[in-house]
Amino acid sequence: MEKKLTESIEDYIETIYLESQKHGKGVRITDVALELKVSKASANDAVRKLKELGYVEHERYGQIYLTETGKDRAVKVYEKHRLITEFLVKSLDVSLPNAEKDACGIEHIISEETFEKMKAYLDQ
Amino acid sequence: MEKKLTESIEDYIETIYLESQKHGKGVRITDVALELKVSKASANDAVRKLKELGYVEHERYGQIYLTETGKDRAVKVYEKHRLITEFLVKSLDVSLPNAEKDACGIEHIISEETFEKMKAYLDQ
DNA sequence: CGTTTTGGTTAGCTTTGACTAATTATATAA
DNA sequence: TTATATAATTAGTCAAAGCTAACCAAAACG
Repeated sequence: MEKKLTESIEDYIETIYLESQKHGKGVRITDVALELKVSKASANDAVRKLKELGYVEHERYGQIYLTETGKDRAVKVYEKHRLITEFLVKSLDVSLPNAEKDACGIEHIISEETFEKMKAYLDQ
Repeated sequence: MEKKLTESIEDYIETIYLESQKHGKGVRITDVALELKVSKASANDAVRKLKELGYVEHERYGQIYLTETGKDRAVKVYEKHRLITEFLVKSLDVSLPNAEKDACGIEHIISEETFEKMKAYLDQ
């Protein structure tokens, strides 16, 4: 069983993943800070934690890269996010911005069962 | 617009409401602590905060009573909880324990739009 | 090539929400 | 009515997650 991450750390890893996809390269502290609307100091703290957890590589003043484990982890978080958003839009006709916003919170707390059932609903 | 409460405070007010309904009388620090599985010290802190916010009445060593405002607030939180649980059960066939658990997290973060649409779904 | 701008880091502080341990009240029972 | 048990409070600690301000490194420009 995977170690549970805090919500905050899940957000950071997800953001690093999305930014690296977007630009096809390593990500900077500043990108993360801007994207999550936190100070660079906070982004820096989080990256240090992610490094300790073995999810990213990062050296002083350098770019941030996800490790294999980190990427696996990020993809899972992001897929959850995507799927919940889709569920809210398709099943309830929630507007995309609100669906995104809600998914962003729900992704961290939902049970495996509910998640699987949303998946099943969308697979029909 | 109502002042936003923290998730933790919403849980406390909801618990006080449910316990007072269950026994038809004032609630004790110990009841709250047991129900939420926190220490009595934590329950005590929370009750102090709720008192400062004007949501409960409580004097040293005494019972806790919701004020009118407190009760209104608690009912809203609880209704949200109930409705989300029902939505998960009826729309996705999630088991009651998981639906309860998920609702407990979702109730604090969901947008007004999504909530209204769940309500509409259940009203059909 | 030196200076300015941008980016990153560090130190130290704040808040929230929990905890334990020790203490003080109240209630119950011998 | 005194002793014991239960309940509540207080003081002090901790971790998470943010912040600002000050400082240091690297890059870009003139």
